Amino acid sequence: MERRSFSMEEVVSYCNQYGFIFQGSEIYGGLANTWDYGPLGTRLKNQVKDAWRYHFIQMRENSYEVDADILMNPSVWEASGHLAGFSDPLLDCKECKTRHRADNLIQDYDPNVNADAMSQEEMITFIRDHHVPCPVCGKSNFTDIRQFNLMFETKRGVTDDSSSRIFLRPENAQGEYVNYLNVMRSMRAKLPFGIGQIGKAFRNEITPKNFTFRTIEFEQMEYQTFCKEGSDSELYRYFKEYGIEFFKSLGLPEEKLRFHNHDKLAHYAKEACDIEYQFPFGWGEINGTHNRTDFDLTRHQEYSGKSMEYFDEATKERYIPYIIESTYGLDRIVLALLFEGLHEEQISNTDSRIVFHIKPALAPIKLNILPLIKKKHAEKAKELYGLLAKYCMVQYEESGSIGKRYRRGDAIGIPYAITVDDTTLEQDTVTVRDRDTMEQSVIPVSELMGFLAEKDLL
RNA sequence: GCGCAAGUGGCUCAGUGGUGGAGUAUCGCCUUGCCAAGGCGAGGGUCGCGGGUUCGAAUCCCGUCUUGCGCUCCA
Repeated sequence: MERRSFSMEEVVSYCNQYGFIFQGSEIYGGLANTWDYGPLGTRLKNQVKDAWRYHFIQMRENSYEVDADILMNPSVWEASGHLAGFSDPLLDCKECKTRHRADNLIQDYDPNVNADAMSQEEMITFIRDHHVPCPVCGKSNFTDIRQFNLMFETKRGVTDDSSSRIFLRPENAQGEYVNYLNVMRSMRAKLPFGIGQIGKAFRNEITPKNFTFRTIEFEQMEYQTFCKEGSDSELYRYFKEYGIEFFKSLGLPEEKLRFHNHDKLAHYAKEACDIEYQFPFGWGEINGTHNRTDFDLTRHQEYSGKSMEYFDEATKERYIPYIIESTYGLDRIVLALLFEGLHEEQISNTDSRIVFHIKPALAPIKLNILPLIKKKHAEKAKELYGLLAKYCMVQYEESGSIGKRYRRGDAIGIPYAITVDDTTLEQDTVTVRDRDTMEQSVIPVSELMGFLAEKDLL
Protein backbone atom coordinates (compact mmCIF):
# COMPACT_ATOMS: atom_id res chain seq x y z
CA MET A 1 0.00 0.00 0.00
CA GLU A 2 1.29 3.42 -0.89
CA ARG A 3 1.97 5.53 2.16
CA ARG A 4 2.91 9.20 2.27
CA SER A 5 4.35 11.08 5.25
CA PHE A 6 3.19 14.51 6.30
CA SER A 7 4.99 17.78 5.72
CA MET A 8 5.50 20.29 8.51
CA GLU A 9 2.52 22.35 7.38
CA GLU A 10 0.32 19.27 7.22
CA VAL A 11 1.33 18.21 10.72
CA VAL A 12 0.54 21.68 12.09
CA SER A 13 -2.82 21.65 10.32
CA TYR A 14 -3.58 18.11 11.46
CA CYS A 15 -2.75 18.95 15.07
CA ASN A 16 -5.13 21.89 15.01
CA GLN A 17 -7.89 20.01 13.21
CA TYR A 18 -7.90 16.92 15.40
CA GLY A 19 -7.25 18.58 18.77
CA PHE A 20 -3.58 17.76 19.37
CA ILE A 21 -1.92 21.18 19.41
CA PHE A 22 -3.35 24.70 19.02
CA GLN A 23 -1.60 28.00 18.65
CA GLY A 24 -1.22 29.70 22.03
CA SER A 25 -3.68 32.53 22.81
CA GLU A 26 -5.11 32.06 19.34
CA ILE A 27 -8.18 34.30 19.70
CA TYR A 28 -5.88 37.26 20.43
CA GLY A 29 -3.73 36.64 17.40
CA GLY A 30 -1.43 34.25 19.22
CA LEU A 31 1.77 34.76 21.15
CA ALA A 32 4.92 33.88 19.24
CA ASN A 33 6.25 30.38 19.81
CA THR A 34 3.71 29.29 22.35
CA TRP A 35 1.56 26.27 21.63
CA ASP A 36 -1.25 24.77 23.67
CA TYR A 37 -1.84 21.04 23.79
CA GLY A 38 -5.42 20.06 23.08
CA PRO A 39 -7.28 17.01 24.40
CA LEU A 40 -5.52 14.43 22.23
CA GLY A 41 -2.10 16.10 22.38
CA THR A 42 -2.29 16.17 26.14
CA ARG A 43 -3.14 12.48 26.18
CA LEU A 44 -0.24 11.67 23.88
CA LYS A 45 2.14 13.73 25.97
CA ASN A 46 0.98 12.04 29.16
CA GLN A 47 1.48 8.62 27.61
CA VAL A 48 5.08 9.54 26.77
CA LYS A 49 5.56 10.73 30.35
CA ASP A 50 4.14 7.44 31.61
CA ALA A 51 6.54 5.51 29.38
CA TRP A 52 9.44 7.53 30.72
CA ARG A 53 8.32 6.95 34.31
CA TYR A 54 8.05 3.25 33.64
CA HIS A 55 11.59 3.03 32.25
CA PHE A 56 13.36 5.49 34.52
CA ILE A 57 11.52 5.39 37.84
CA GLN A 58 9.41 2.27 38.14
CA MET A 59 11.79 -0.27 36.60
CA ARG A 60 14.95 1.13 38.12
CA GLU A 61 16.23 0.51 41.61
CA ASN A 62 17.17 3.48 43.78
CA SER A 63 15.25 5.78 41.54
CA TYR A 64 13.17 8.68 42.80
CA GLU A 65 10.97 11.25 41.16
CA VAL A 66 10.64 14.81 42.40
CA ASP A 67 8.55 17.77 41.33
CA ALA A 68 10.49 20.90 42.19
CA ASP A 69 9.21 24.44 41.84
CA ILE A 70 9.91 26.40 38.68
CA LEU A 71 10.80 29.41 40.80
CA MET A 72 13.97 28.98 42.82
CA ASN A 73 16.16 31.10 45.02
CA PRO A 74 18.24 33.30 42.66
CA SER A 75 21.38 32.04 44.37
CA VAL A 76 20.75 28.72 42.64
CA TRP A 77 21.43 30.38 39.28
CA GLU A 78 24.52 32.11 40.55
CA ALA A 79 25.85 28.79 41.76
CA SER A 80 24.90 26.94 38.60
CA GLY A 81 26.66 29.50 36.45
CA HIS A 82 23.56 30.36 34.45
CA LEU A 83 23.39 33.94 35.63
CA ALA A 84 26.89 34.60 34.32
CA GLY A 85 27.11 32.17 31.46
CA PHE A 86 23.63 31.88 30.08
CA SER A 87 23.81 35.05 28.08
CA ASP A 88 25.59 35.95 24.88
CA PRO A 89 27.22 39.23 23.89
CA LEU A 90 25.62 39.90 20.52
CA LEU A 91 26.11 42.64 17.99
CA ASP A 92 24.81 43.34 14.50
CA CYS A 93 26.75 44.23 11.39
CA LYS A 94 25.33 47.56 10.23
CA GLU A 95 26.41 46.85 6.65
CA CYS A 96 24.85 43.46 5.96
CA LYS A 97 22.44 43.24 8.92
CA THR A 98 23.82 39.92 10.14
CA ARG A 99 24.13 39.15 13.84
CA HIS A 100 27.22 37.77 15.53
CA ARG A 101 28.58 36.84 18.91
CA ALA A 102 31.27 39.31 19.91
CA ASP A 103 33.42 36.69 21.61
CA ASN A 104 33.32 34.45 18.54
CA LEU A 105 34.31 37.34 16.27
CA ILE A 106 37.34 38.09 18.41
CA GLN A 107 38.30 34.45 18.82
CA ASP A 108 38.13 33.87 15.07
CA TYR A 109 40.11 37.05 14.39
CA ASP A 110 42.87 36.21 16.83
CA PRO A 111 42.84 32.71 18.38
CA ASN A 112 45.49 33.78 20.87
CA VAL A 113 43.15 36.20 22.59
CA ASN A 114 40.93 34.88 25.37
CA ALA A 115 37.66 36.62 24.59
CA ASP A 116 35.82 34.84 27.39
CA ALA A 117 37.91 36.73 29.91
CA MET A 118 37.08 40.10 28.39
CA SER A 119 34.39 42.43 29.60
CA GLN A 120 31.76 43.75 27.26
CA GLU A 121 33.59 47.09 26.96
CA GLU A 122 36.91 45.37 26.32
CA MET A 123 35.38 43.29 23.56
CA ILE A 124 33.85 46.22 21.71
CA THR A 125 37.08 48.22 22.12
CA PHE A 126 39.08 45.31 20.71
CA ILE A 127 36.73 44.96 17.74
CA ARG A 128 36.88 48.69 16.96
CA ASP A 129 40.67 49.00 17.48
CA HIS A 130 41.53 45.99 15.34
CA HIS A 131 38.80 46.64 12.75
CA VAL A 132 37.65 43.05 13.16
CA PRO A 133 35.78 42.26 9.94
CA CYS A 134 32.27 40.90 9.58
CA PRO A 135 32.65 37.28 8.44
CA VAL A 136 29.77 37.77 5.99
CA CYS A 137 30.49 41.07 4.23
CA GLY A 138 34.09 41.76 5.33
CA LYS A 139 33.38 45.27 6.58
CA SER A 140 33.82 46.42 10.17
CA ASN A 141 30.84 48.50 11.16
CA PHE A 142 29.06 47.01 14.14
CA THR A 143 26.42 48.10 16.60
CA ASP A 144 27.16 48.11 20.31
CA ILE A 145 27.10 44.82 22.13
CA ARG A 146 23.77 43.83 23.59
CA GLN A 147 23.43 41.18 26.23
CA PHE A 148 20.76 38.62 25.59
CA ASN A 149 20.10 36.76 28.78
CA LEU A 150 18.37 33.53 27.98
CA MET A 151 16.75 33.34 31.40
CA PHE A 152 13.23 34.60 31.89
CA GLU A 153 12.93 37.11 34.65
CA THR A 154 10.00 37.88 36.84
CA LYS A 155 9.49 39.65 40.11
CA ARG A 156 8.03 38.46 43.36
CA GLY A 157 6.08 40.75 45.60
CA VAL A 158 4.40 43.98 44.66
CA THR A 159 7.43 46.24 44.94
CA ASP A 160 9.73 46.82 42.02
CA ASP A 161 13.17 46.73 43.59
CA SER A 162 15.93 44.53 42.23
CA SER A 163 16.10 42.37 45.33
CA SER A 164 12.77 40.83 44.33
CA ARG A 165 14.05 39.72 40.93
CA ILE A 166 13.64 35.99 40.38
CA PHE A 167 13.95 33.67 37.40
CA LEU A 168 11.96 31.00 35.68
CA ARG A 169 14.25 28.00 35.57
CA PRO A 170 16.15 27.55 32.29
CA GLU A 171 16.70 23.87 33.07
CA ASN A 172 15.11 21.46 35.51
CA ALA A 173 18.32 19.91 36.74
CA GLN A 174 18.92 22.34 39.58
CA GLY A 175 15.66 21.20 41.17
CA GLU A 176 17.12 17.73 41.47
CA TYR A 177 20.50 18.99 42.68
CA VAL A 178 19.20 21.23 45.44
CA ASN A 179 17.07 18.31 46.66
CA TYR A 180 19.88 15.78 46.51
CA LEU A 181 20.40 15.84 50.28
CA ASN A 182 16.66 15.73 51.00
CA VAL A 183 16.05 12.74 48.74
CA MET A 184 19.09 10.88 50.02
CA ARG A 185 18.09 11.41 53.65
CA SER A 186 14.35 10.79 53.39
CA MET A 187 14.67 7.78 51.07
CA ARG A 188 17.76 6.47 52.87
CA ALA A 189 19.41 6.29 49.44
CA LYS A 190 22.92 5.00 48.82
CA LEU A 191 25.10 5.80 45.85
CA PRO A 192 24.57 5.28 43.03
CA PHE A 193 21.00 6.54 42.94
CA GLY A 194 18.91 8.59 40.58
CA ILE A 195 16.54 11.53 40.80
CA GLY A 196 14.15 12.11 37.92
CA GLN A 197 11.86 14.99 37.18
CA ILE A 198 9.34 15.97 34.55
CA GLY A 199 8.68 19.65 34.29
CA LYS A 200 8.71 22.89 32.42
CA ALA A 201 11.69 25.10 31.71
CA PHE A 202 11.90 28.49 30.02
CA ARG A 203 14.42 30.10 27.72
CA ASN A 204 14.36 33.45 25.98
CA GLU A 205 15.57 31.98 22.72
CA ILE A 206 16.32 34.53 20.04
CA THR A 207 14.64 32.71 17.21
CA PRO A 208 12.41 29.86 18.21
CA LYS A 209 10.80 28.07 15.30
CA ASN A 210 9.74 24.82 13.68
CA PHE A 211 6.40 24.40 15.44
CA THR A 212 6.93 22.90 18.91
CA PHE A 213 10.56 21.96 18.25
CA ARG A 214 11.96 25.13 19.76
CA THR A 215 9.71 27.12 22.04
CA ILE A 216 10.29 29.56 24.83
CA GLU A 217 8.43 27.34 27.31
CA PHE A 218 9.08 23.62 27.10
CA GLU A 219 8.88 20.42 29.07
CA GLN A 220 11.74 18.12 29.89
CA MET A 221 12.05 14.65 31.36
CA GLU A 222 15.32 14.50 33.22
CA TYR A 223 17.21 11.84 35.04
CA GLN A 224 20.24 12.61 37.20
CA THR A 225 22.40 9.78 38.44
CA PHE A 226 24.53 10.52 41.48
CA CYS A 227 27.62 8.34 41.54
CA LYS A 228 31.19 8.04 42.71
CA GLU A 229 33.95 9.57 40.61
CA GLY A 230 35.46 6.80 38.54
CA SER A 231 32.16 5.15 37.77
CA ASP A 232 30.96 8.27 35.94
CA SER A 233 32.24 7.54 32.44
CA GLU A 234 30.73 4.07 32.40
CA LEU A 235 27.38 5.45 33.52
CA TYR A 236 27.66 8.21 30.95
CA ARG A 237 28.11 5.65 28.19
CA TYR A 238 25.27 3.54 29.58
CA PHE A 239 22.73 6.41 29.56
CA LYS A 240 23.85 7.55 26.13
CA GLU A 241 23.21 4.06 24.70
CA TYR A 242 20.06 3.61 26.73
CA GLY A 243 18.54 6.69 25.09
CA ILE A 244 18.46 4.86 21.77
CA GLU A 245 16.72 1.89 23.38
CA PHE A 246 14.16 4.17 25.01
CA PHE A 247 13.36 5.87 21.72
CA LYS A 248 13.06 2.53 19.96
CA SER A 249 10.61 1.42 22.65
CA LEU A 250 8.50 4.47 21.78
CA GLY A 251 8.47 3.42 18.15
CA LEU A 252 11.11 5.70 16.63
CA PRO A 253 13.15 3.72 14.09
CA GLU A 254 16.87 3.33 14.71
CA GLU A 255 17.81 4.55 11.23
CA LYS A 256 16.29 7.95 12.03
CA LEU A 257 18.31 8.30 15.22
CA ARG A 258 21.96 9.26 15.58
CA PHE A 259 24.47 10.43 18.15
CA HIS A 260 25.86 13.91 17.90
CA ASN A 261 28.91 14.78 19.97
CA HIS A 262 29.46 18.39 20.96
CA ASP A 263 32.78 19.90 20.03
CA LYS A 264 32.07 22.81 22.35
CA LEU A 265 30.99 21.71 25.81
CA ALA A 266 28.66 23.53 28.16
CA HIS A 267 30.22 25.18 31.17
CA TYR A 268 29.31 22.28 33.45
CA ALA A 269 30.09 19.29 31.26
CA LYS A 270 33.07 16.97 30.89
CA GLU A 271 31.40 14.75 28.30
CA ALA A 272 28.28 15.52 26.28
CA CYS A 273 26.36 13.75 23.57
CA ASP A 274 23.00 14.35 21.94
CA ILE A 275 20.66 11.91 20.31
CA GLU A 276 19.09 13.42 17.24
CA TYR A 277 16.01 12.41 15.30
CA GLN A 278 15.73 13.00 11.60
CA PHE A 279 12.90 15.52 11.35
CA PRO A 280 11.73 16.65 7.89
CA PHE A 281 13.51 19.94 8.58
CA GLY A 282 16.76 18.21 9.52
CA TRP A 283 18.39 16.36 12.41
CA GLY A 284 17.20 17.73 15.73
CA GLU A 285 18.19 16.99 19.32
CA ILE A 286 15.67 15.02 21.34
CA ASN A 287 17.97 13.81 24.12
CA GLY A 288 21.16 14.96 25.75
CA THR A 289 23.49 13.05 28.02
CA HIS A 290 26.02 15.01 30.04
CA ASN A 291 28.72 14.12 32.47
CA ARG A 292 28.36 17.11 34.78
CA THR A 293 31.07 15.85 37.13
CA ASP A 294 30.94 17.26 40.64
CA PHE A 295 30.62 20.79 39.22
CA ASP A 296 27.04 21.48 40.30
CA LEU A 297 27.18 20.00 43.79
CA THR A 298 30.56 21.59 44.47
CA ARG A 299 29.19 24.96 43.44
CA HIS A 300 26.09 24.48 45.58
CA GLN A 301 28.27 23.55 48.53
CA GLU A 302 30.30 26.69 47.93
CA TYR A 303 27.34 29.05 47.51
CA SER A 304 24.97 27.55 50.09
CA GLY A 305 27.54 26.67 52.71
CA LYS A 306 25.93 23.25 53.12
CA SER A 307 28.09 20.17 52.79
CA MET A 308 27.20 18.14 49.71
CA GLU A 309 29.48 15.29 50.67
CA TYR A 310 28.41 11.70 50.67
CA PHE A 311 29.70 9.37 53.38
CA ASP A 312 30.52 5.95 52.02
CA GLU A 313 29.98 3.45 54.86
CA ALA A 314 31.86 0.70 53.07
CA THR A 315 35.08 2.58 52.46
CA LYS A 316 34.66 5.27 55.12
CA GLU A 317 35.31 7.88 52.44
CA ARG A 318 33.72 11.27 52.11
CA TYR A 319 33.30 12.83 48.67
CA ILE A 320 31.04 14.93 46.49
CA PRO A 321 29.26 12.69 43.98
CA TYR A 322 29.54 13.01 40.23
CA ILE A 323 26.36 13.49 38.25
CA ILE A 324 25.38 11.95 34.95
CA GLU A 325 22.47 13.80 33.41
CA SER A 326 20.17 12.31 30.81
CA THR A 327 17.55 14.75 29.59
CA TYR A 328 14.69 14.23 27.15
CA GLY A 329 12.77 16.97 25.37
CA LEU A 330 9.15 15.96 25.84
CA ASP A 331 7.63 18.32 23.28
CA ARG A 332 10.22 17.27 20.72
CA ILE A 333 9.54 13.59 21.31
CA VAL A 334 5.82 14.18 20.81
CA LEU A 335 6.62 16.03 17.60
CA ALA A 336 8.86 13.19 16.41
CA LEU A 337 6.10 10.66 17.12
CA LEU A 338 3.67 12.75 15.09
CA PHE A 339 6.06 12.99 12.13
CA GLU A 340 6.89 9.32 12.40
CA GLY A 341 3.32 8.10 12.70
CA LEU A 342 1.26 10.33 10.45
CA HIS A 343 0.56 9.02 6.97
CA GLU A 344 -1.86 9.29 4.16
CA GLU A 345 -2.48 5.80 2.83
CA GLN A 346 -3.79 5.13 -0.65
CA ILE A 347 -6.42 2.42 -0.37
CA SER A 348 -7.54 2.46 -3.99
CA ASN A 349 -7.22 4.84 -6.92
CA THR A 350 -9.92 7.06 -5.54
CA ASP A 351 -9.84 6.36 -1.81
CA SER A 352 -7.27 7.29 0.83
CA ARG A 353 -7.21 7.50 4.60
CA ILE A 354 -5.22 9.42 7.19
CA VAL A 355 -3.65 7.09 9.73
CA PHE A 356 -1.72 7.95 12.85
CA HIS A 357 0.49 4.92 13.40
CA ILE A 358 1.38 5.06 17.06
CA LYS A 359 2.17 2.22 19.43
CA PRO A 360 -1.01 1.12 21.27
CA ALA A 361 0.68 1.90 24.59
CA LEU A 362 1.11 5.54 23.50
CA ALA A 363 -2.20 6.01 21.67
CA PRO A 364 -4.24 8.90 23.09
CA ILE A 365 -7.40 6.80 22.84
CA LYS A 366 -7.21 3.02 23.02
CA LEU A 367 -10.58 1.79 21.86
CA ASN A 368 -13.34 3.07 19.62
CA ILE A 369 -16.65 1.64 20.79
CA LEU A 370 -19.11 1.62 17.87
CA PRO A 371 -22.68 0.40 17.50
CA LEU A 372 -23.03 -1.05 14.01
CA ILE A 373 -26.57 0.29 13.72
CA LYS A 374 -27.35 3.10 16.12
CA LYS A 375 -30.98 2.14 16.71
CA LYS A 376 -30.32 -1.49 17.42
CA HIS A 377 -26.92 -1.54 19.09
CA ALA A 378 -26.40 1.79 20.82
CA GLU A 379 -27.64 0.63 24.20
CA LYS A 380 -25.36 -2.39 24.35
CA ALA A 381 -22.43 -0.39 23.01
CA LYS A 382 -22.85 2.28 25.68
CA GLU A 383 -22.93 -0.44 28.31
CA LEU A 384 -19.65 -1.81 26.95
CA TYR A 385 -18.21 1.70 26.92
CA GLY A 386 -19.02 2.10 30.60
CA LEU A 387 -17.33 -1.19 31.36
CA LEU A 388 -14.14 -0.58 29.40
CA ALA A 389 -13.72 3.06 30.43
CA LYS A 390 -12.70 1.81 33.86
CA TYR A 391 -9.55 0.29 32.40
CA CYS A 392 -8.35 2.57 29.63
CA MET A 393 -9.19 5.62 27.56
CA VAL A 394 -12.07 4.70 25.29
CA GLN A 395 -14.34 6.61 22.97
CA TYR A 396 -17.94 5.98 21.98
CA GLU A 397 -19.17 7.11 18.60
CA GLU A 398 -22.50 6.58 16.90
CA SER A 399 -22.68 9.32 14.29
CA GLY A 400 -21.98 8.49 10.65
CA SER A 401 -21.57 5.23 8.80
CA ILE A 402 -19.46 2.47 10.28
CA GLY A 403 -16.75 3.00 7.65
CA LYS A 404 -16.57 6.68 8.37
CA ARG A 405 -16.22 6.05 12.08
CA TYR A 406 -13.39 3.58 11.45
CA ARG A 407 -11.58 6.20 9.38
CA ARG A 408 -12.02 8.92 11.98
CA GLY A 409 -10.51 6.60 14.57
CA ASP A 410 -7.59 5.82 12.23
CA ALA A 411 -6.84 9.51 11.87
CA ILE A 412 -6.35 9.99 15.60
CA GLY A 413 -4.47 6.75 16.10
CA ILE A 414 -7.04 4.59 17.92
CA PRO A 415 -5.49 1.11 17.59
CA TYR A 416 -8.70 -0.92 17.79
CA ALA A 417 -12.38 -0.45 17.09
CA ILE A 418 -14.89 -2.58 18.99
CA THR A 419 -18.09 -2.98 16.97
CA VAL A 420 -21.31 -4.05 18.62
CA ASP A 421 -23.67 -5.94 16.27
CA ASP A 422 -26.47 -8.52 16.42
CA THR A 423 -24.13 -11.30 17.46
CA THR A 424 -23.13 -9.18 20.44
CA LEU A 425 -26.75 -9.21 21.54
CA GLU A 426 -27.17 -12.92 20.82
CA GLN A 427 -23.79 -14.46 21.60
CA ASP A 428 -21.93 -11.75 23.53
CA THR A 429 -19.14 -11.34 20.99
CA VAL A 430 -17.75 -8.19 19.43
CA THR A 431 -15.95 -7.43 16.19
CA VAL A 432 -12.45 -6.06 16.73
CA ARG A 433 -11.04 -4.07 13.85
CA ASP A 434 -7.30 -3.38 13.63
CA ARG A 435 -6.17 0.13 12.67
CA ASP A 436 -2.99 -0.95 10.90
CA THR A 437 -4.24 -3.95 8.92
CA MET A 438 -7.93 -2.97 8.71
CA GLU A 439 -8.65 -6.64 9.44
CA GLN A 440 -11.46 -7.81 11.67
CA SER A 441 -11.76 -10.60 14.17
CA VAL A 442 -14.57 -11.72 16.45
CA ILE A 443 -13.91 -12.22 20.14
CA PRO A 444 -16.17 -12.92 23.12
CA VAL A 445 -16.81 -9.99 25.45
CA SER A 446 -15.52 -12.16 28.29
CA GLU A 447 -12.08 -12.19 26.66
CA LEU A 448 -11.83 -8.42 26.25
CA MET A 449 -9.79 -7.91 29.41
CA GLY A 450 -7.22 -10.41 28.19
CA PHE A 451 -7.22 -8.64 24.85
CA LEU A 452 -6.52 -5.27 26.49
CA ALA A 453 -3.58 -6.71 28.41
CA GLU A 454 -2.19 -8.58 25.42
CA LYS A 455 -2.32 -5.52 23.17
CA ASP A 456 -0.71 -3.14 25.67
CA LEU A 457 -3.83 -1.04 26.11
CA LEU A 458 -4.02 -0.95 29.89
C1' G B 1 16.67 40.59 15.34
C1' C B 2 17.22 40.97 9.48
C1' G B 3 15.20 39.54 4.50
C1' C B 4 11.24 37.11 1.56
C1' A B 5 6.22 35.07 1.40
C1' A B 6 1.49 34.18 3.43
C1' G B 7 -3.02 35.13 6.73
C1' U B 8 -10.98 34.71 4.21
C1' G B 9 -16.02 29.22 8.47
C1' G B 10 -12.63 23.37 11.85
C1' C B 11 -9.69 22.16 7.02
C1' U B 12 -8.45 23.37 1.60
C1' C B 13 -9.20 27.55 -1.09
C1' A B 14 -12.03 31.14 -4.69
C1' G B 15 -13.29 36.18 -4.39
C1' U B 16 -8.56 42.29 -6.60
C1' G B 17 -13.27 48.61 -4.84
C1' G B 18 -20.11 47.74 -4.84
C1' U B 19 -25.26 42.48 -0.65
C1' G B 20 -18.93 37.53 2.01
C1' G B 21 -18.76 32.27 -1.34
C1' A B 22 -17.54 26.93 -2.71
C1' G B 23 -15.87 22.07 -1.54
C1' U B 24 -15.07 19.38 2.66
C1' A B 25 -15.89 18.77 7.82
C1' U B 26 -19.57 19.34 12.03
C1' C B 27 -24.79 18.79 14.07
C1' G B 28 -30.12 16.91 13.43
C1' C B 29 -33.72 13.73 10.79
C1' C B 30 -34.32 9.83 7.09
C1' U B 31 -31.52 5.96 4.94
C1' U B 32 -27.48 2.56 5.90
C1' G B 33 -25.61 -4.93 8.33
C1' C B 34 -18.53 -3.56 8.25
C1' C B 35 -14.34 0.71 5.58
C1' A B 36 -15.13 8.47 4.14
C1' A B 37 -22.56 5.78 0.05
C1' G B 38 -27.19 8.77 -0.53
C1' G B 39 -31.46 12.40 0.59
C1' C B 40 -33.41 16.68 3.39
C1' G B 41 -32.30 20.44 6.80
C1' A B 42 -29.27 23.40 10.28
C1' G B 43 -25.35 25.87 12.70
C1' G B 44 -20.73 28.11 11.94
C1' G B 45 -17.01 34.18 9.38
C1' U B 46 -14.78 40.85 14.09
C1' C B 47 -12.18 38.39 5.93
C1' G B 48 -5.43 38.17 11.80
C1' C B 49 -5.60 43.12 14.46
C1' G B 50 -5.40 48.67 14.27
C1' G B 51 -5.39 53.05 11.46
C1' G B 52 -5.76 55.64 6.65
C1' U B 53 -7.76 56.65 1.49
C1' U B 54 -12.88 56.36 -0.50
C1' C B 55 -19.80 57.69 -1.08
C1' G B 56 -18.30 52.53 -0.26
C1' A B 57 -12.48 48.28 1.61
C1' A B 58 -11.72 41.10 2.35
C1' U B 59 -9.84 43.93 -1.98
C1' C B 60 -5.74 49.98 -2.24
C1' C B 61 -1.97 52.37 1.46
C1' C B 62 0.60 52.40 6.38
C1' G B 63 1.53 50.04 10.93
C1' U B 64 1.25 45.75 13.85
C1' C B 65 0.59 40.51 15.22
C1' U B 66 1.05 35.46 13.79
C1' U B 67 2.95 31.53 10.71
C1' G B 68 6.34 29.45 7.00
C1' C B 69 11.13 29.76 4.35
C1' G B 70 16.33 31.74 4.30
C1' C B 71 20.01 34.18 7.53
C1' U B 72 21.53 34.94 12.65
C1' C B 73 21.39 32.57 17.37
C1' C B 74 20.85 28.06 20.12
C1' A B 75 24.18 24.16 27.19
